[in-house]
Amino acid sequence: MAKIASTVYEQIRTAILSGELSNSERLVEEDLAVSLGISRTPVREALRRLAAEGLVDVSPNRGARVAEWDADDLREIFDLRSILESHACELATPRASAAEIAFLENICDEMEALAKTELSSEQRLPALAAKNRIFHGKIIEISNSSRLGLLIETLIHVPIVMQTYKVYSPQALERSLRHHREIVTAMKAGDEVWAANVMRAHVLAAREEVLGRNEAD
Amino acid sequence: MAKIASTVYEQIRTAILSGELSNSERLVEEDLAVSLGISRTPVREALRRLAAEGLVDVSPNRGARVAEWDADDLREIFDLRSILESHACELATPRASAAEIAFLENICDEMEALAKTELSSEQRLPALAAKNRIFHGKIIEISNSSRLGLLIETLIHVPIVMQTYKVYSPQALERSLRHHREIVTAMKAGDEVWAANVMRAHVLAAREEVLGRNEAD
DNA sequence: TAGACCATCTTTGTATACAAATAGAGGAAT
DNA sequence: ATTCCTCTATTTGTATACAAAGATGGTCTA
Repeated sequence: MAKIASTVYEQIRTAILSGELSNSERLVEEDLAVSLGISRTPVREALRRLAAEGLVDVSPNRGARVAEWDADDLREIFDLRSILESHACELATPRASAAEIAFLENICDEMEALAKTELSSEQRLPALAAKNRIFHGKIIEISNSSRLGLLIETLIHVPIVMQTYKVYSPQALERSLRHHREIVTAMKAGDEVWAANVMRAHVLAAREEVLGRNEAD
Repeated sequence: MAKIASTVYEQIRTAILSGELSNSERLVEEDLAVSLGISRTPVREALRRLAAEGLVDVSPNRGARVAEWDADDLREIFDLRSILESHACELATPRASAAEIAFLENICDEMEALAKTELSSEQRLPALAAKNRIFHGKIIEISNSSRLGLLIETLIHVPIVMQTYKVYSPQALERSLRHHREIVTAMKAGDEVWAANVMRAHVLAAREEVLGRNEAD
């Protein structure tokens, strides 16, 4: 994709994922274009691309809105993630090099250290969420299945999923980090079934956290 | 998507899936536009959409080509299909109504009847392939997970996958039909693990057929 | 006052025009 | 002959203009 179109794509996408744009907000091509100082053409292209990824809904002749997700969507998303990410573990385990295992262990160290600091939640949680994404992403990368990575990406690029850690209780966070550690241990031991099982439990636990918190609202 | 853009999208897509366009053929916006008697704008939109679905590759400033798939891609695709479609079986089994089971049994009957006719391969195989797609699609529909359906769709909308039956030997075809029958039996019995296992074996068997034939070339 | 209908205004869909980037051919230098 | 360069032709990327479809608001009628 070209320069301007891909830039505006990133901008709108980031705004949606961060929750800055939401509530099925209308995305009017002309408005976006003038506010960015460009023409409608690249804006339109960006919106269609976001639509293909499921981040916006477009109806013919009626324009684009930021997509919405309900509890059923989240159930589906986390179920599929649990299946696909555990498969990624299965594929990654026999392929992981010592350096890659060390990389994962290092992320575990960093996350555990972060969890113990006295920083405020506002500083700590985004940092933890970022490292969490790197952890999961690394396993997918080691699995060496580009399509698997793409499928998972379409599932996790949803505001609520991206902000999972924001709803975590201290207990849930601690359990999450224990899961990470156990996954790496299983991979290091070359036990792909173990690794896959823990990953499945890990993602399903996240599902319960997110759904529980959301239904409480 | 609008009238013209979605029409040209369907046209190009069908041409790619049928194998009519292939060999990483270049897709020049202007050429497509004049041959269809329209402007570049909707052509461009259709191409970007096809790119998002993975049917065409686009590089910035260098245009679009029909995508290509090698043996590794096919391995990946069938592996993921085996996981996702067996999950669909798992979800579908407890949900399937008597009418839906009857529908699936009916497709099994029709496919078995078709396999026995004395029609030439050129007539029989496309008909079998169409019914096969309906069979798999129905199970996904019963599973009631729209995202799962979308993920599988992106995997199977690949020329070689769509034309799987064309490379089937009579033995492979027979085994495929037996699998279908067993899947329905398992679903009818409410045994989701059985159904899922057969589906996994079914898809992996297809993988072997397709890969074997392709490597023989 | 409620509801339907019409005019208008906004917004999307498509066409065309222009700018920028890339590919390819031809020629010059070594 | 080979390599590098430049110039041109082709093709993509963006802007603008126009057409068509929806939304909106007000008025008229019952």
